[in-house]
Amino acid sequence: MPDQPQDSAPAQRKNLAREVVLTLRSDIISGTLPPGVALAEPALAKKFGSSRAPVREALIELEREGLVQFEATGRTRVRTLTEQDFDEIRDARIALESMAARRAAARWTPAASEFIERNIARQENASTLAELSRLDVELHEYVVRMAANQRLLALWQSIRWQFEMCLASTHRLQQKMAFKPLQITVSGHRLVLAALASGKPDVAAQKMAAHIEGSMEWSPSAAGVEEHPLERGAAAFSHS
Amino acid sequence: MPDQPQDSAPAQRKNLAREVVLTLRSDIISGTLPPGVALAEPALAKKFGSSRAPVREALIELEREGLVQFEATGRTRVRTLTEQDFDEIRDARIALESMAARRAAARWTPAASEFIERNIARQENASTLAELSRLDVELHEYVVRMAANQRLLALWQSIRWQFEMCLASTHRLQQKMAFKPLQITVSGHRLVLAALASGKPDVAAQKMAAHIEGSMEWSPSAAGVEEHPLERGAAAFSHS
DNA sequence: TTGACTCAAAGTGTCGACAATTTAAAGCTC
DNA sequence: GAGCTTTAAATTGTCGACACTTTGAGTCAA
Repeated sequence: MPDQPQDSAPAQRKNLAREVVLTLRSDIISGTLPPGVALAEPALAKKFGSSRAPVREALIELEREGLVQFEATGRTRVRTLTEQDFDEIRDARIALESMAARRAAARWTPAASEFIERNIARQENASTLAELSRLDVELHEYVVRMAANQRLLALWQSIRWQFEMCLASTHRLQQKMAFKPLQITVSGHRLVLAALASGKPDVAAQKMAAHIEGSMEWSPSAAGVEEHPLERGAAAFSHS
Repeated sequence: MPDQPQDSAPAQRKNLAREVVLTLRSDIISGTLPPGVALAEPALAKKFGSSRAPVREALIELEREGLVQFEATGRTRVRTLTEQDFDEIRDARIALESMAARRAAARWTPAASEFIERNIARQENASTLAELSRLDVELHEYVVRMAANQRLLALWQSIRWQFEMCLASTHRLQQKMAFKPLQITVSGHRLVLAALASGKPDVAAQKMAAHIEGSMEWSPSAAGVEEHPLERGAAAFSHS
């Protein structure tokens, strides 16, 4: 494990709320909790064997991450991502990550290149979509960390889970498309790495932007799948 | 008031916590609550005549906005901004706002130009630093809203108060510098407006980036003021 | 069958309380 | 007086409770 350049955990309060966040986040991204499902505090508290206080804080955190949505009445639901949401997340990623690449290029190291190369190699040998996604996110996070900007990292992390939700959701819809679009991704990674290693900030930023643009091109619209809600908001869901 | 293109308040839960956030935020930015001061929940609850629950939620929100910091022990303090923080915020703004300008340029309207022009005119007639700052932030927020991207807007808003904290803090330190650096800002605004109105995304993005870079150039370091903490963390402060 | 109305069940916002932990002061030794 | 130890105050994390609001099923009239 080479130099993870920036650690991001300056704040770490409570403990129980943290566990609730982790579990719910995982359930939402995996689709166990489908979009549109209501998340009632008493039910969740019972499920986690806690009181409502930690659950409440967890929901606030998940709202901040864009995974759930507060309604005006106060009720909380798993967020439904539309095609427009998909585009918005893409643009936000481009904004943050191309700046990250710009700064990262200026302080790039051989160790960083090595890390990215190993990551790409593992991507080429990946056997499942899930594994591929995990590696892809890992790579991008590494670049953002290399920018050594806590704000940039925090902003990126705050949309990270929405992005992963998009990814997972799309995967579930397009098993048929399989790996094809992801090969494009892998070749794009090589271009980005070359730009980073060359130490040219402008080029790195431009390549990163182009790469994200391309890798998120195969959106539901491009694939001709659903229209508005990425997945039909599953009304049928019973917790506990 | 022309088309405020994007409204950003889809979620709006609690009410008491909201009031606490507003008051504390204002006190922190104005310097009434100086950097480093500890914010204890019981004392704040007493001050606001509420229980700890709303205060707690408010502190979480302020942490998210970067105005306060949680320590590992759980204690909360008003955040101390360093020179590096200043640079980080600048870069984050450049990332978000140049993308915003790029998208805004594509959907620019005469009404938008009119709004910005009125804003610039008011800036030229502004008589206080505070007023000038307020107008400057208003202008930039308008551009971000014109991008019609909820994520971009949310990300921008999440660092907005840190930026205002920088501004206010710097103003308090450099009353002497007065308006000079802000004239640069005003002329930069005209360039940005021209690019936006021309409808060329690349140019708009580039001009916005250059403008922010320039307007945040007059940092404490450039002015040769303090080194690390932007302001000496005032240890002397008694609440209530 | 449809539609408005009623009313109980459920949910949120807020509160005060308690144990565990941390902080800061008082006390003691040298 | 300086430094370490003890002790009391303060603070956090979590809990259960209550009032008020929303939701939704069931009822009744048309």
